Amino acid sequence: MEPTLSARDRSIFAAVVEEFVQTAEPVGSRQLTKRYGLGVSPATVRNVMADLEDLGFLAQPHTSAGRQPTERGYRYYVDHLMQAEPVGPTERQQLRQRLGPPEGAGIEELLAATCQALSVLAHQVGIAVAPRFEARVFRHIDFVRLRGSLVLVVLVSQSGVVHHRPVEAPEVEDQRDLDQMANYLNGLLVGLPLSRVRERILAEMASERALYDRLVQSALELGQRALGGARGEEGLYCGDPTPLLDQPEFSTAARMKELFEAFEKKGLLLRLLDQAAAAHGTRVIIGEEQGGLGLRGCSVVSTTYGCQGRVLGSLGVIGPTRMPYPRMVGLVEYTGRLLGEMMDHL
Amino acid sequence: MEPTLSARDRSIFAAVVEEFVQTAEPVGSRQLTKRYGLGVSPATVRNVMADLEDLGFLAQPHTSAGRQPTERGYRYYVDHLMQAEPVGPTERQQLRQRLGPPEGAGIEELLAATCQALSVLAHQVGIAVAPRFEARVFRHIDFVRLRGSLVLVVLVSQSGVVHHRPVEAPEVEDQRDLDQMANYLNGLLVGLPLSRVRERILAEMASERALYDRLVQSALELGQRALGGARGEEGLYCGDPTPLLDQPEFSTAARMKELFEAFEKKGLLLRLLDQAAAAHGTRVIIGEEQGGLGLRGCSVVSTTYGCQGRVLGSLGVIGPTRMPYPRMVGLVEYTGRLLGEMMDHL
DNA sequence: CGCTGGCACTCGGCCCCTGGGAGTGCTAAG
DNA sequence: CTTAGCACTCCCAGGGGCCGAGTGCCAGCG
Repeated sequence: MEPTLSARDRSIFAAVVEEFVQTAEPVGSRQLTKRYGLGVSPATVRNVMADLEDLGFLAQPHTSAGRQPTERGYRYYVDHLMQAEPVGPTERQQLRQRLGPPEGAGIEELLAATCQALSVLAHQVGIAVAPRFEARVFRHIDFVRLRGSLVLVVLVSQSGVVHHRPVEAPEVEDQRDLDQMANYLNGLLVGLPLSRVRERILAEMASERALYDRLVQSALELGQRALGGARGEEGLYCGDPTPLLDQPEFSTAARMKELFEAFEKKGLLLRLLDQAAAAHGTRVIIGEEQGGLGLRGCSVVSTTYGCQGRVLGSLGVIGPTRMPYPRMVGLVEYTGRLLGEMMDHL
Repeated sequence: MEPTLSARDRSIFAAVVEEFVQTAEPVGSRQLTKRYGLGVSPATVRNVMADLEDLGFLAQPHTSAGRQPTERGYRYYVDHLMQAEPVGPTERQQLRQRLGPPEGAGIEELLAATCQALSVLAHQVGIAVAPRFEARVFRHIDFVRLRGSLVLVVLVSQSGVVHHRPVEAPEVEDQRDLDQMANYLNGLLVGLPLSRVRERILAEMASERALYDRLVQSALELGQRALGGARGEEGLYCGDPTPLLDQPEFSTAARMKELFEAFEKKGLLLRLLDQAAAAHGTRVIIGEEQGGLGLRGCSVVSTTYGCQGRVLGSLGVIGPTRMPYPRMVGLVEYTGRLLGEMMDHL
């Protein structure tokens, strides 16, 4: 499928990509030979460019304009030509500082800070997803009577993520009973991955103990109800999108509007990143590859983070397809490692 | 300060405002007499308009264009000419439906749904602030050991808002001790407004009991630490801002960018609404009256909500200064009442 | 055989100009 | 005080022409 290019073709192609990424203008042959010491004449470059266009790697927005990479071209560049760029010391320091102060900061704040840092450093939109619900480990449950028969269920995972929802529990009157129920469930479930909590509850429900102890029975029922219900957009963090507005691809009102409308659909973003989290490692999604996400002309660079070897979630940046991929990959990967490190400490 | 206008002046002025709000185009004298049966000729209208311009209520964007209201003009209109428009039955139903399903929904979800509903119905941006931290009532505290000396403090208020943060607590080793400490604090603080929790803890610290019981002492210290640290933007909810993009005032890229940059400054929005919450009742802030908020050309209509007579927070809409104020005031007030009602039920 | 210089051609962007339309202010008459 | 008429102003959209950047192709050279 992928054609093989000569060394010269590749260096010219890489030059076109890099020049275009920098200037956002179609790249002409003359300009290219001037700025990159390619050692060949513009005419030669033109011939090569014509070949690259035939291959579908370059395109011209209109006749008699320079060339710019196609999405397929970026894909080739990302897969075969580029190398992740190491993050400079200044930026490392900035990142550490931004993610740094764990003063009263939980995972949520850490993830939000990470997105924000990515937004600023990348001049794109940083995004991150919290550890998936099912991947978390049960740590603690609590029932708090609010009013009437309304009980607030508070669920804490091992990593410190708190989840809560109100539930109707008309059968239990006393807060002390609720405390006992929570106690019982805590003993039963602590250390279990949330994905297996449900089956454990079901198993327990069938046991003798549940059949004879009304309180145990209520506890199990309440626990089950508390776990139900998928989280919609929960767990998605998104940095400040305004740096994107400085990119020329979003300089028109129509494109800007499209962009923001796409960003409102958090569910789609979440799915995109969640799916990236399944894979372990860095992914680059270029333009239309995302499918009908509405992020026309955008790419996503994402990677996974985790601690102690386990993948917890993913993070990345979204920006125009014309982005400095080597820098972005380097930045996202470094940030991912840093985030994992922070979580280890947390 | 406010000049008195004749009945005719007022009806012409109101017509100009309403026409401009609808069309977003400067209003001419001929057009006005045609669409509103004013019973006078265009020339008369021109004379009146010239007077209104002298008063600072109208302005023309350039010579030989129609007139549009100034911010001062809107202020006069809002204060003296308009009446809140009752919300139609269809919209009432829509609102109820959107705020309706309390299925596993806490206050957070309710507020988010409210903003979203306002955004959609008003074609502007709905915003809301949750009950202020200090106004809430202590209901429950819990300490959960996460790892090492890290303890997660979970704080539940009477209305079901959950607040949590990790805290270092090297002095307590055992989860059972933590439970006891939480128990003790719960007994001590339940039903107290959060604003008075701190003093209560300080008072207790000086008591005999604290001096001799290590656990009690730790509990009080931990409780104090858990309450410290103001949260920046927490409690602000914001609906989908994209409907605003359809308004002609934001049709240019530059204005759009300004708008989104202003919306990123959540702190400013929060302050604006918080300050509105202090007053009890509906407020209309027109254009520059907000001060350097960066929301140039925008107005805010806000009101307070609460249950059982107490003001809990505020909500409102942000939109272009050229907005249908009667409708907005009606909508925001109705939504505020509805929200209070929902919270009563919750 | 591949590279290079030259040349004609193409096309988008910018500036200028012009005509049309909407609206005003002024004045004089009812 | 109101109204009709009129001259004036100004914005805006559309058309034409110029300029520059860049291409494709061809012939010549190493």
